[in-house]
Amino acid sequence: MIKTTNRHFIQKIIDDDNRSGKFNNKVHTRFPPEPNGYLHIGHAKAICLNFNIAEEYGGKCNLRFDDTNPIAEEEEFVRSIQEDVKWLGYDWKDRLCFASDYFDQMFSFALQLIDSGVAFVCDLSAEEIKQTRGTLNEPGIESPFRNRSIEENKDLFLRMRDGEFNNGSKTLRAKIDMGHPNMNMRDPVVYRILHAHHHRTKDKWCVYPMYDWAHGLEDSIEGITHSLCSLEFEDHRPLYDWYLEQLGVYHPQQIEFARLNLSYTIMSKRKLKKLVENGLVDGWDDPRMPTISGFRRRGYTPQSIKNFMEEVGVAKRDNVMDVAKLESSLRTDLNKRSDRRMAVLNPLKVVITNYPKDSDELVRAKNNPEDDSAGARNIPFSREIYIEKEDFMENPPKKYFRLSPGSEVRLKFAYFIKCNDVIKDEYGEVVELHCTYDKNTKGGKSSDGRKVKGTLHWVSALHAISAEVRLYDRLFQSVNPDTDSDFLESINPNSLEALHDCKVEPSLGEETFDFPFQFERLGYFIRDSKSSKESLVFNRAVALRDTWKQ
RNA sequence: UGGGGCGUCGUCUAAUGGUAGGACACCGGGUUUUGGUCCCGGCAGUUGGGGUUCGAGUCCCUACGCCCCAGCCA
Repeated sequence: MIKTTNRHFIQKIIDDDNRSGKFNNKVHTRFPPEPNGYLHIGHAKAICLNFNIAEEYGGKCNLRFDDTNPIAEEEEFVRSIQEDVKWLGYDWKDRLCFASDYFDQMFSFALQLIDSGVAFVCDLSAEEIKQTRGTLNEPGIESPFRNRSIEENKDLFLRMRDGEFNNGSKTLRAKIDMGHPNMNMRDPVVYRILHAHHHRTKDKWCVYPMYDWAHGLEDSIEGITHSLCSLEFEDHRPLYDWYLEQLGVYHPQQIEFARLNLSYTIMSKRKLKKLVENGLVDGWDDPRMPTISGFRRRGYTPQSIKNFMEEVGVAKRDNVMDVAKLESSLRTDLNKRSDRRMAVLNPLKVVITNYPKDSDELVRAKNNPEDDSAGARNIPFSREIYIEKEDFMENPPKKYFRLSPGSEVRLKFAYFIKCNDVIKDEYGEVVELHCTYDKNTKGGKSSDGRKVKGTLHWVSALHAISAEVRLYDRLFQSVNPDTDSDFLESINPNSLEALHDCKVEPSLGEETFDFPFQFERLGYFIRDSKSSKESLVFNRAVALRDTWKQ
């Protein structure tokens, strides 16, 4: 199961650990989201990394909610996060963990810190702490409360817990080094007072642990071996290590890797939240959102995302992945697995004048040319059909393979047709075509060996179902909107194009389905989660590759 | 200018000190009942300068560039 080549640096570290027996050859990872928003594609990288590594080494991976800040966190997010991880295909089994379940333990560990004389209760305000922290170039100033007695610290800390003090009036701080070149080591806050309702512990606590204190303890309590996190935590590692060493408890290894960035995409939860709250998108799962739920609604498959993460790799340098690579990954997956259907987005009526009136027939259509086991279906054909507006041109350029006056094309799976008359409205707009068909070309093959260059998709006007089809473009026009001064400025005003008069083949109205189809020649589409029988809505996940240059 | 990281094709990512490879993108050509897929081919890279070595992307020195850190957020 374990590959021997092209191992990324984390796998190499684990291989080394297993050779030296550092963690008794165990591998236990965790995915530790804070439930303060929906998961996005960047989280998916962390999810895949952690769960895949556990699986590869025969270890385990916990899903752990890092719910140490009641102000930002909500139940809805713990629900959606579980749904998204599950959808990606990962199973945490019975290892659903919450940092809040360890609050009692964390509190006693804090008492232990106080007992060891390396933590103190500080009365400085947030502003005063900021003032005395120093700068990047100058050391900070020690708190006047730094040398309180252990007894006093203990008493005060207990009273903090018991609700005697107001928010912000006191903190518990670690006693490390106010002159430390690493800002994180300048007597960091361990606990703060927050009289707030927690979504799980309700009103039990009014003191809450800070990330650096909590996270290492969570890892330690759960027996995590390799604690994977992103690069910005690199200079938190000394503190992570310091806490665990002071306590003398089991000590996991933190390893940092570069988070995923996508071109033309924002990955900041804060900014995504702003899009939702300002109504710029249709919720967290808007198909244009880089959230996992957005990609799901857009028509992405879990497999395509996992394959993408495999290709992206794991390293330590900052990166911006080309979103085209994600799209390519989807196409590759769906080309092999999705059934084809006929749909016309911008219908142009074609009357086949030599086809019998009041008559119709069925033609046989392969569901997937890449997969014979997908079988075939029957599609109704009749005298009046719709083709795509852009598949006809009255005055075509040189290499136009589609329909034009006098030219012959194939209607896929049906017949060859030739265009004889162009009907226009009062504005000169083409509204209808009169064509003739060759009845000896049924199925799309000529009996005399003559060939046509163009093959068009179509639907029978008599049998077609109306639907709305939504085409999406990137939400942002800037390659890296996250680094722009104002990300809202580069919002693409044309990121959604809703087409209301589309005609789709009847089979698309019949079943309920949640897997994408390929609409012949157009791309991959999925029925929108809010679609109904009365108003059918399809989302285009991604267009087919188009190398035709007009 | 303190500390922590990172520099390989346009974008990602590989390479016990031994021919710099792959993917995406892009550009050609072939096949094709999707201008899709598939197949074949092409383009293109080690941040600069020194040093060690028979040999350096890899080791050493140096310069430069980029990212992160001064929340009682995570």
